[in-house]
Amino acid sequence: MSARRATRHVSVKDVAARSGVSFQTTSKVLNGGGSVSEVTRARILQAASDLGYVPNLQARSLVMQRTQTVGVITSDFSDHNLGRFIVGAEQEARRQGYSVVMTSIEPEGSGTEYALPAMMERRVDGILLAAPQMEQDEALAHVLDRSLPVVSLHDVPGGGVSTVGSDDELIGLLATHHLVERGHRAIATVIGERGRGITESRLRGYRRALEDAGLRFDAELVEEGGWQIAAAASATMRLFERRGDISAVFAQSDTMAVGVLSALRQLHKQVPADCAVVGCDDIDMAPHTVPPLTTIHVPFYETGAEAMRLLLTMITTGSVSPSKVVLPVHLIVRASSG
Amino acid sequence: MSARRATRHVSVKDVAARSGVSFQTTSKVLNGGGSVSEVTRARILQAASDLGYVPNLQARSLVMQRTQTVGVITSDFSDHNLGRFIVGAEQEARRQGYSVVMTSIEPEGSGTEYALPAMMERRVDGILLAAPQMEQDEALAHVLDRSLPVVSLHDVPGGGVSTVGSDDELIGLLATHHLVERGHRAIATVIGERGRGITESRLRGYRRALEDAGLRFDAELVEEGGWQIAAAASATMRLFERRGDISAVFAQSDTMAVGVLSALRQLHKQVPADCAVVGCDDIDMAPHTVPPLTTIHVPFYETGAEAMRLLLTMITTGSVSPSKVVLPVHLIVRASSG
DNA sequence: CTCCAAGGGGCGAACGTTCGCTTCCCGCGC
DNA sequence: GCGCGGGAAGCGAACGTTCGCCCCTTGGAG
Repeated sequence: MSARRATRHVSVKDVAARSGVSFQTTSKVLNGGGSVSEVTRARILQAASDLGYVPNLQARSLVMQRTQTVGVITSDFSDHNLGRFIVGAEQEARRQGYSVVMTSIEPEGSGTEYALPAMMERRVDGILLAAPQMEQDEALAHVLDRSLPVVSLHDVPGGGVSTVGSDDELIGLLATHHLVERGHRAIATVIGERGRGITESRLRGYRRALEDAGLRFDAELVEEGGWQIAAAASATMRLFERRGDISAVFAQSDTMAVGVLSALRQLHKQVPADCAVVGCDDIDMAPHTVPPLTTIHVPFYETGAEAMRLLLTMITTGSVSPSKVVLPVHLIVRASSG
Repeated sequence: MSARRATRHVSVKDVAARSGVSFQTTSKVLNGGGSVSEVTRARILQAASDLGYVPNLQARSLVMQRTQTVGVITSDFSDHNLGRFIVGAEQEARRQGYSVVMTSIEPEGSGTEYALPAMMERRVDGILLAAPQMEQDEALAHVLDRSLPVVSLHDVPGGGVSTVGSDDELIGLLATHHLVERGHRAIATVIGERGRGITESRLRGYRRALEDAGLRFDAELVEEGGWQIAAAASATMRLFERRGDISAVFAQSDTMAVGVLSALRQLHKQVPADCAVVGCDDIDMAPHTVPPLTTIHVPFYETGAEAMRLLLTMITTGSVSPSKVVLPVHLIVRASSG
């Protein structure tokens, strides 16, 4: 019944035996190196292909002391933006001949206890961090001690880690400034989870845009929407209960903007006539909401690719000095802002 | 400058040296096995933790002949549904102590040449296939020859591969039947890419529902929307140019349903008064479209988890007989169908 | 004819584990 | 007093590579 292990994997020794040379010579040929006569080389190559030889990366890693593998630690990437990011990262890794072992940590953040050890045991050559909820995680210091190259999508407590991303304050600024320019005075904002770097940065941008325009920042106009559609909708409700005069809303993500639109509909407010809405991220759905959503485009795919590129550079050059790459964003005006 | 390799990794030998025993005894202790006195055991454990010992899975795999790693081959998983699937699979793998190495093949499908060899070189214990565009890929036969356990989200040409998923014909049937029941006669459908298993199955369901109700299947009412919002929108346009009497549309995915809704809005058709819409998949956005979308719920996360569970069972038991798991779906009625 | 260089190939070791045996020592029973 | 059993620990080998070094065989130059 369970007598598997059907086809024994063929090793260099098998290939060597079939071509009548030592396995070390076989290894030389298969790696393109060494001085081996053309005829022998051909014979070996032939034998390898006859036998269907597939090199064993485990063994190679053992002696080479690197695995050609990077770890990606992420939170739930069924989130569209994170998904784009990871796809970008993975494809870049592949392009450079690296594999990616991925682990998505649970919302509760039990991730550290599992994810990090798992990567260390697998001796990944570097780690890409895309898990906002680990922002505060002290266990990362441990990784840094081991001087493993790490690139992150967000800031890391101890510092010393390279980051790649867009300027979140600028995002908040652009979005809010656009509304100010359209003549809005009472501009509310639905923000993400309080305390997160991204939330606070985008909020700072919002605030700066107001102050640049001589408007007063008013905490009453800020409401937490927790990145979820439904939560953003009820945040919007709370805002309008408090202040009937709101004429524009900046949502800190397009997903939340959908919730905002949903709430406004329930309140029988016309968008943008009664209330304008601006989101950010530019998800696929953005052009197809009702009305189409004005937003800030954030290049997630490119960010992922760039982050991986940076990580691989760190790995191959052995450079460990942290850097910071900022990718450009831009405003996309659609109907929701009039 | 590039003088890295700062902290040499500590091995069992280091731990052994520090605790004054042979490294083999150390190995025994670290794996919980063997007969070792309490005092020695404690000493070794202490040394291991002092030194920060992290076992090397590469080396272990080499001798154990299994890697505790599964490969996931997928198409672009920034697609929300695929994302959910993968997250489900990854989390189940983790629960059972397996790691996941993931590769997303490019749309053009150059994937096979890279993805498969990469997994084989890494000696994954099994492969999870979630790449609809590889449905027709013959190279998979190769994998099967090697008798590597494989579980797929879709059917594979040679057969002999276990699949996990929902009954797509039933999905089409439920959605269409719902519209029939609401009294619609001219029911159009916007379908995915022609020739794909999922497309044809859901179409078959659509057709059966019509015929069950004594309605004639009419090719004129079928239009290809290629899974994209925009493409689905223009498909809808084409449908209405051809047939003004359409009173309901079944979209083969919620994403396409968004496109359908968008097109109907452009045509100044009220939903559901002038035209009802039903989608399927039940994406997060579904309750928040305008109007909220009636859809068939498909349990992607669960499908992923179940697929991984099946794969791991195959791996651990060595069983290789292909099976087929079907997960239930159900209709969720919202405003878009009246 | 001798010497040397260089091309072609082999050998041993190492990477970090696990596993099956063997060895040692101690205490106990006959 | 002798032998035996069993617990504790060590030893050697193997997994599949890569790498540095050595050895042999040519052939051409001095």
